[in-house]
Amino acid sequence: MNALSQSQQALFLLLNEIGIINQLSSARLERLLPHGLTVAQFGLLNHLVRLDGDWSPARLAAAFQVTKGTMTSTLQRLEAKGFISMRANPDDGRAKIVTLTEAGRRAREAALAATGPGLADLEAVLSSADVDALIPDLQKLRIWLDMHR
Amino acid sequence: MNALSQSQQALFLLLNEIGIINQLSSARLERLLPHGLTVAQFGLLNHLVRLDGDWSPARLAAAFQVTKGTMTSTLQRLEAKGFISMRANPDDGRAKIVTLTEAGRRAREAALAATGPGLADLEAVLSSADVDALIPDLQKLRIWLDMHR
DNA sequence: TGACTTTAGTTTGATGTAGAACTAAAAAGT
DNA sequence: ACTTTTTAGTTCTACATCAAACTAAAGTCA
Repeated sequence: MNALSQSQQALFLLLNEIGIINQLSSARLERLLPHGLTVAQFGLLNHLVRLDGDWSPARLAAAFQVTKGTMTSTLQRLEAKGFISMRANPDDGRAKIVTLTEAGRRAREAALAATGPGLADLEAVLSSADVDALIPDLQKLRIWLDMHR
Repeated sequence: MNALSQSQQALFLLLNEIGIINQLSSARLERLLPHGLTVAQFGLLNHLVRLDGDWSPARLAAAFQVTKGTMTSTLQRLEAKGFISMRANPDDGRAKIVTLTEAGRRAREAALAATGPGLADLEAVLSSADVDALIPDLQKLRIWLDMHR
């Protein structure tokens, strides 16, 4: 019947907490973001600012661990907003090259400024030390899930 | 410019890890679930089995921390599969009463049996002790987010 | 009692997501 | 060289989700 071991139940609970936190924190972040940016779009802008260079949609999909279809969709929405541009890769007829525009860079700056205070509030509950303590185990879990999918 | 304190960066990283884990673990779970059940639907069946009694869509939405619209959608899909039934509440013309069907109970048992092994695999990376150590801080975070939305 | 407010539920539109089917181009194998 | 396989991207379908607009039924209050 109810054939879940205690450790399985704990895992279920953990994944459940993670699901709810993800939902609530994304909603919270999204309410703060300007230009109707979503968390996915903001993440992509951040990525392009921090890791300069040429990024193809395929590399981005791998970096964010989403399917190519998902990345196509997010890139199209950012392009519609004028925050990125895409051109064909002259060396590879299949590929495209994604570039951050100036407007995209400014939008990312504005988004960062807008979300900072909301994050500061969060520090009231979870100290920097708490966060640092959580991350290694979560990374272990994430890496395993990524390798075994 | 890059005006994020170190602790804010750590928080971003934490939320990012949580987002990816949620994504990957949900996808993993869903591949194992029978009857085309989704994680949301499975969660609802589990809830109804464990916490017997009368549940209105509104109470369920509050319990799962989703909007009423989301709950309407999930309930409709479960009803279409024959796993729950809904009837009007005779004492309140606005409300409905959600009931688990026998087929729903069986589907939940099957789902539990199908996902058990997949969870057992996970224990290889994250021991029961690791999980128990993670949960309190995550709960703290979840509760705060829930209260401040 | 009559007006205002709150609550329950549905619907619609936008977004992110997976997965599968599909096209086109490059790479590998023979 | 020719065939086969892999890779890059898009499109389509189904689902979860939120937010906002909407209807109907209670509840409140003056």
